[in-house]
Formats: sequence, C-alpha cells, structure tokens
Amino acid sequence: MVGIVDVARHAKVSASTVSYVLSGKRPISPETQRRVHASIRALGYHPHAGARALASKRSNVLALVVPLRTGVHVPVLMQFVTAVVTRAREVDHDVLLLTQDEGERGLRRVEASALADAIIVMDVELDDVRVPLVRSLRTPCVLIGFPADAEGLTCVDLDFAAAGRACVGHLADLGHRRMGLVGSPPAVYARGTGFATRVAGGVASAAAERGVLVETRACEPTREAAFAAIDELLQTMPELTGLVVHNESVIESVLAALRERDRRVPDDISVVAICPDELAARLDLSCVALPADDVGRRAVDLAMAKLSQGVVPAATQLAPRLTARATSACAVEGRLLR
Amino acid sequence: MVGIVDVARHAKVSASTVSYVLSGKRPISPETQRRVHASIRALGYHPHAGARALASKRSNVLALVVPLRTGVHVPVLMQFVTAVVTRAREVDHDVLLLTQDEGERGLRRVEASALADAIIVMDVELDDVRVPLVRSLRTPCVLIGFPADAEGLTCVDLDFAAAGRACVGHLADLGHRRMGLVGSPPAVYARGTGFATRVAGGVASAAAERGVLVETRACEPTREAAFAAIDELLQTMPELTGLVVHNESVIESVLAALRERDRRVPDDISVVAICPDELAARLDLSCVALPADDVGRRAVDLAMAKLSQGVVPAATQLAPRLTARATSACAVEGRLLR
DNA sequence: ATGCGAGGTCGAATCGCTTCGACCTCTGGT
DNA sequence: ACCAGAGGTCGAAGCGATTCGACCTCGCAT
Repeated sequence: MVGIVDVARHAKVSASTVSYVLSGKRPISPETQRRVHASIRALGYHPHAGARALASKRSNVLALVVPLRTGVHVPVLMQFVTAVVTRAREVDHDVLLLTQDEGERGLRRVEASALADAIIVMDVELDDVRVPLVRSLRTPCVLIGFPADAEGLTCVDLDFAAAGRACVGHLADLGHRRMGLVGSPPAVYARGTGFATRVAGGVASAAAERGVLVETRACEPTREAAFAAIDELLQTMPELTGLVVHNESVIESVLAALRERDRRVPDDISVVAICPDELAARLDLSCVALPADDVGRRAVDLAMAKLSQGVVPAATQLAPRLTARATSACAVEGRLLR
Repeated sequence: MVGIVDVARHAKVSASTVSYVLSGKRPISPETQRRVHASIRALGYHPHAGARALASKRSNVLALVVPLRTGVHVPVLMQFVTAVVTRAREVDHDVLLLTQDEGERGLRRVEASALADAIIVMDVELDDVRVPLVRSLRTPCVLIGFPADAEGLTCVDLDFAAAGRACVGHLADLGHRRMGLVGSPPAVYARGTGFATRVAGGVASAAAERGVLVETRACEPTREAAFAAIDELLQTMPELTGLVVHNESVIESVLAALRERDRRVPDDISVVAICPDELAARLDLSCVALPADDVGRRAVDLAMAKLSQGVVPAATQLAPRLTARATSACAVEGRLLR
C-alpha cells in the first residue's frame, strides 16, 4: 500500500506538506506542489479513506436513503440516484446506499459511526416518521420532498403545486373548460406522499381560479387501471377536452385508451403530463418536466453547503417548466360539441 | 461523540475488552459480555467507521458498480441492488454505489483508498474492458454476469443458456414445433452482453436437439417494436405456436399484440418468458424466473467468503426454474392447421 | 541596519479503534 | 504439591492521515 509518507519521501518533502498540497489549507510553493503532484501520480497514491476520516472528521461520503416501496416509479427513482451519485463524485464524495427499511436505525447508525458527512433522504412523506429524527441529528440532512411541517429542515423538490397549476393553466389558456386528472396510485395518496397531494391541490386551486371543472382519478400503474380511469372520466364528464396525467407508469396506456375510445389527441382531447422530460419527448407529449437531475444535484449541493457554511435556504422549490408539444392544442367549439 | 473508552469506563473494563466483546476474537466471560453490551446500549455506542477501518484494515463496506446505460431494464437492476444492500446489511456491511462511468478509475480509487473491502460488478459484458483490471486488483471482486473468459474470476448469474434451453424444452414437451424468440434490444446484442447471447445460444442448441424451428427477433423496449416483431414472426413463420420472450419491457406488449392479431394464448400460441417472477405471476405467465434476489445475495456471500477464506467457487450458475402458468399449453393439431 | 510579518515547511500530537504480548487466576493431571 | 495450559483481562503500540505550533527565510518598511 502506498501511503502519504511514500509520496513525501518520493517528493523529498514531509508528510504534512503533502497533506497541505492536497487540501490547500496552507500555502505551498508552486515548485513543491508540482513535485508532490508528480509523485502522487507516479505512485498512484490515494489517501486511505479511514485514516482520513479519522483525522479530519470528514468521511467524504454522502448517505442516500432510497425508498423501496410500492408506487414509486423505479426509473424516476433511478434518475435521482444517478444524479446524486454523479454530482457527489464531482465534489469528491462517494455515496452510501441506505434502504428505507433500515429506517431510523440506519440514520442513527450513520450518525454515530461517522460513516457519512451528510444524509440525503428521498421520497419524504407529508407526515414522515423520520422527520423528527432528522431534526435531531447533528449530521446535516437534506430531504428530497417536503413534509407537512418543514420547519428547520432543508428540503428540495419540484414545486408540485405550481406544476399542477401550470398544467391546468396551460389547458385553460388553450380554451379547455372540462378536464380530467389521472393521478398516482391510491396507495401513494393514502400514504400521504407530498407530491401527489400537492399536484392535486395545485390542480384544484387553478381550476377554481380559472373557472374550469376537473375530475380526478387515482390510478394503479397498470394498463387496465388506466383504461378504466379514462372510461370513467369520459363517462362522468362527457364534454372533457383536457387531461392532466401525473403517473409515469400509465402515460402510454392513457394515450392508447384515448385512441381506442376514438378520441384523437390533441384534436379531441389535449393531454399534459407531469413526468421526466425524456419520456415526454419520446412521445411528443406536452409536459411539466420532473427535473430529477436538477433535484438530485441540488440536494448534493445543499448538503455540501451545510457542511461548509452551516446555514442554507430551508426550502428549494424548483419552478415547473412546461414544454408544449404535440399533445395539447386549442379547444375548438365544434369539437367541444360534437 | 461516544467512543469505545466511554463504553469501557461505563462497563468498568478496558477498551480492549470492549473491542473483544464486539469482535469475539478472544473469549470473554459471560458476565463481562453482559455488562459491556448493556453499556453499549445505554450509551448508544457505534464504533467510528474510520477508526475501525484504519485499525482493522476492514471498512465493512462493499462497493457495488451499477450500470447506467441503455437497454438495462431498470426495475430488474433495482432488484439486484436491493438484494445486495439487504444481504450486505445482514452481514454487517454497507454498500457504496459506484456508477459505470467512473469506470476503471473508480475501481482503482476504491482499491487504493481502502474504501471498500470487496467490489461487486454488475452487468458484466462478454468482452468487458474492466475484466483485466478486476483480475489485477487485490481487492476481492465478484462479477454478476459472465465475461467470455471467466478464468480467475468469481462470477455469479442465472444460467441463461440453460434458461433458454428450458424454455424451448418446455414448449417442445408440449408438442410445439415452430417457435419465435423475442429477444433483447439490438444494442444489447451489439454490446456483447452475455445473458442475451447466451439465451439465444441455449434456445438454438435446444432447438437443434429437439428438432424444432426457432425464429429470433431482437426487440427495442417499445410497444411498436413488440408489435412489429410479432407481425414479422407471424409472417415468416405462419405456423408458429410457441413464443419465448426474453425482454422484460415488452412482455405485456407481446401479449397485447397476439390478442390484437387474434391469436389466443395459450390456445393458439403458448408463451414462455424469462423475467422476474413477480412480473410473470401478475400476468399469470409461464416463465423462467430471473432470480435477482438470489443472485444479489449470492454475490454478497461470495464476496464475504473471499474476504474470510480466500478461495471460493469461480463460477456460480444458478439453475433455471421454470414455472408453468396459464400461458403455455399443449399444441393441438387442429389449431396448428387452422 | 533592524525588526516584523508573510510565506513555506516540518515534527509531533492526535483521531478512535484493533491487536499483540503479557499477566493473572484457575483447573486438572502427574 | 507443582506445573502446564486454558480462560479472561489489560496496557501499549500501531493504523495513516490531518493539523497545530514552531521554525526558518525572505523582503520590506522603518
């Protein structure tokens, strides 16, 4: 194993000088820096993670708590994870994976063992049991998602209420007056997951403001459920011309259902989704993008900021960006009445 | 921070005794053990990960290299990850996430910095660039998947060739003589991913043995591609009565396509898939299960074994288990000719 | 010429744990 | 009665980095 003293010897300096070159915490002459870096490369030196953690009280590791339960759309989840890992590496940190089911014990363990410098918790629920614990930890935490009471916490997420409002606003601007919302699986609402209820709330408030009617249907992530939801919506609201879909898994099924029920998109019915932009782009779908990359990266940056400066903005709500594509168009009177 | 000396003081023993209680590397009287454990619980002690790693040369961390590229079915991937994390925790280890794109540098870094005790590499390709590097590492590695030359490596995976054979065998046993294979996306074959080509190989060899004809179609993970593949198969082989599907993403589309083309399952065409069992069970589909849980757990166990004993079986090929469900049935002459 | 501060480097202490060797106390065999 | 060895515990020496204080050398202001 090649250690810092080997590098020091090779570069003809002391070990502490090598350390200072690496950390930049004291001025070192350019010439010395050059030699040290050359030796580091020559020997392929990497500091021993444990030793470094012990001496510096920093592990350069971020813990990421990922949810592994029903109703979370796995590809989206993976996008978050990827974004976090990628960004973490950019700032010289590694990512430790914790699963939900280790729950509070996991958080305690990470804190007590100094395994990680900071913790990122994904998929926070409105009334999350971990929130009190998170508040009490000395380890900096960042939550992806907003609990009901975010007091004293650092949270980041898409502004889902605004996203819901944006969808309704977009459709209303196009002249639509009767809309449907195909939402998340019932289990997700039941669990009190913030983003689902917030979208519904945003949709409802925008609907009230704009004087449009919206019918909502929760929807399991299956083709059958999507068809059923569409059929119900068309039945209870025959004059429906706008559709908001907030459920990644069933978007294609929804479009298929409309096709099979002889509703052309966007001629008869306009569709706007809240989903990852890649998915929407592939289907040429109007959407509010779910900026997983952005959120993940922000979460890491917030964590790093908490580590260095201590205080950071408590709430980061990313403004929704609506991209109009081929699935939304003006409501036309003749069609409304057909 | 509560350290080992605090526990020692509290339990009225020396620090080394506490350490030995925890590691079990020396006999300690039951009474002392009891007191020490009581103190540990009372103080909420967890050993400092860095200090432990430094002193013991074991970080109790497993590095997991996950692929993040096109064509990997994300839910399946997540199953592996979950299985690995779960099992790792059971044996008192944590999991560090490395992404593919850090590539060889990531592996080198982990080795040099002693971040992890062992490395698990997922989604190994037939001609994987990382294989030579893996061979040269002193850190124990376990590969999920088999490269073309597995000499000197520890690999674990489903026996995909046998899985392919099992599918064909099952259909042949039922009297089918003309079959189609709906395979992975072309990119996956092009990349030389082992499991895809091995299934194809297994299918081909079994077909030869059993004297049946098989047509193969690669298939992108979209509904359209699935429909196209089915149409092509039905066209080039009109008397086709059996179908093997090795592509999680399009299974439902394949079934939908058969339905739309007026082929009843299993009356007209029998379908067997290679996919996670939960998916198959939901669709009441005959399948060879993709035992992600089992593979992940084995990978961890192999890694641990390499850490303690040093030598372990090089190749672990899990025998395929075929579960017959509602989608496969006897070929009936009348139907063959209809 | 002198003193002082900034820049640059080094040595030694320290972080919290594991582990090695030593020591003490029994117990059982001779 | 004595010794060997097993069982049980302790003290001290690392593990490989970081960091603090000290020291030396300049150049510059006085």
